[in-house]
Amino acid sequence: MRQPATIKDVALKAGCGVATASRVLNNTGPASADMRDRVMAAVKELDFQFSEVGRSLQSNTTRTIGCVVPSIANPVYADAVQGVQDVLLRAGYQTLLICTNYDTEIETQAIRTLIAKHVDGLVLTISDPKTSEALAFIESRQVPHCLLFNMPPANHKSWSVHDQAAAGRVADAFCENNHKRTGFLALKFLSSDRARQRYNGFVEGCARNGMHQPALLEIDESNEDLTDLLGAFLQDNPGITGIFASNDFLALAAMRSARELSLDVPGDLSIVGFDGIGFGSMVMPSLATIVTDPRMLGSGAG
Amino acid sequence: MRQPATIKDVALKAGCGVATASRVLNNTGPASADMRDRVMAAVKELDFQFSEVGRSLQSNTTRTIGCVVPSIANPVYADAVQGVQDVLLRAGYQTLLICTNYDTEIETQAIRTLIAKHVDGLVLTISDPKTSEALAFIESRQVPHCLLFNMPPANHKSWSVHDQAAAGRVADAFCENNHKRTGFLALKFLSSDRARQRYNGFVEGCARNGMHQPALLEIDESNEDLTDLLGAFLQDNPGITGIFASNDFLALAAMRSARELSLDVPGDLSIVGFDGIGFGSMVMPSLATIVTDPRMLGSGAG
DNA sequence: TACAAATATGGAAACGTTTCCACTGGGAGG
DNA sequence: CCTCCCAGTGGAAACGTTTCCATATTTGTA
Repeated sequence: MRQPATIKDVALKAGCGVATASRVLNNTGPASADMRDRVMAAVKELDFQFSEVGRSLQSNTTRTIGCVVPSIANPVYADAVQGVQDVLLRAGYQTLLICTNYDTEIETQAIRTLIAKHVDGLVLTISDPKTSEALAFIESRQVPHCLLFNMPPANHKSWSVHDQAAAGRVADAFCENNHKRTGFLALKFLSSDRARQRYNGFVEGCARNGMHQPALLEIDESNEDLTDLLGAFLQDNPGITGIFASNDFLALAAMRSARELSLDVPGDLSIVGFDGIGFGSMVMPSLATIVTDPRMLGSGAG
Repeated sequence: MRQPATIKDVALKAGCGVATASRVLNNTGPASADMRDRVMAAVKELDFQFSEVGRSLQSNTTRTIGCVVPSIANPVYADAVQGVQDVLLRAGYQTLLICTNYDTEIETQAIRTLIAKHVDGLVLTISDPKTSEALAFIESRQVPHCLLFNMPPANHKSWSVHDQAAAGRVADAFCENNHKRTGFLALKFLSSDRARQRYNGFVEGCARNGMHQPALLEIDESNEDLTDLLGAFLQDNPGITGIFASNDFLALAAMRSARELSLDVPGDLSIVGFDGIGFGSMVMPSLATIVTDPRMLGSGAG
């Protein structure tokens, strides 16, 4: 990479000191019209552009914010990141994105690196705010930050959905439609406080409505064989007429599996998702709670 | 934000010069065991972490690469970005992401800023490689880069799909199924060379198979009223039995609209998409050409 | 006319690193 | 005993900025 022109080159070509060149280019402090022209001409000629690195070192600011989410393949996070990015870009910030793939190790490491890079702030969806050592580190370094989708522990900002309450509403809806036995479908149950919140809310809601405690179907990684798992699950837990999936992705997968098992949805089995992703409306009617995060998060970060 | 410890603080506490501290921490050059211990102790005590900014200034390297895509809401790009990110993270790089929302202005601006930030490389999906001034700028600055989804002009690297050939195959498939009149559905036709490539390939394929020239339905932004547009389109162009949408997103939207128009898919109307996004398989059978970019792109960037 | 104030300008320090170089000792080889 | 070499160490320059301060020039005012 050819080394680009520095402000010294500009000053040299314009025949002035670097201080003057800096003042002209930043419109800070006085400068004669003549000098202004000379500097501008030099800039044009050298195709000069500031090095943000030098600037950052001096100003202790990077105009960059870090964004940590589990995975961008999930449209929920993709939309959220897009929302964050839109607002920040408009405000002159850029977004350093890291996807952790739900791996706490990567999460912690990523956050440390981001802080080492002197990001001006952080927007994060982490696996568990209560136990995260990264979060403690952020606090000790007093880096401005905002959680996203996480229920905030004391003195943290967050934009999130009240998972527990919303899941309770799902239970209410099941009850209104005369469902008695239900199931809860979750992926990576342990590594996500969101899934747990939703499960807790659902269990509580079922109890409140006098329904049976929902059976739990927890799957790992591979949703390849969900059809088999679902079949076995329904066989082990007879009488289930409704399934609440912890997100829309799973709900759609479950619908497909149900279809493969020759079950009518929602005739034989009702399936409810969570998130309200765009694709949900393109398929057979799929219930969903809608999350409006992107814009909201944006203002939060701003 | 409390100002963090610098290497000077470490050196001071360990009772040595900064040069020695730097050597110890980077395992470069000799150091006595005693000194090593003292430095390490100081680091632990001060919770010291290198400032990547100072480092970057010195080494002229940032271990950051810029990634520019139109929108991350589209699963195709989301997957691609994820792929890029995975590989780069493993290689110790971080990803500065910018979504241009198909806006050339933002695209150009974004690339300039990324270069000002001294990214070590760029991965980009731009609107038109032939006319992009940003691309010219990248070249003049000799920044390592790799295109993504763009057909590469001379002497550029790129990971992309041969849109034109693939679209030709769609025409072949239509012909094999006795379709005579077809339509092509595109969003933002003008701002994407991908859509144009696909259209050209499709037109060519139809001609090769002795079919009628496909009618073009081009929509703007709002796919809200796609149903009306589709209805009008089919009325204006009677006899159409197959529609090729320039991406899966549109194909799914078209399927929904067709259903609202009481058309049977694929009985009355065949719809073909492009990309092979995950959701495609969760709905009624939707044809798709699969793009395997993420991993490939990763190696390209590496 | 003289002096204060305002305007232009450049030198140099500072930001946090790495790295070149010079300086110490001490052990090995003659 | 003298020399040479090498391990261990620290001072200082360099990277590209901004900003404080001092200086030189002009303008305004009494």
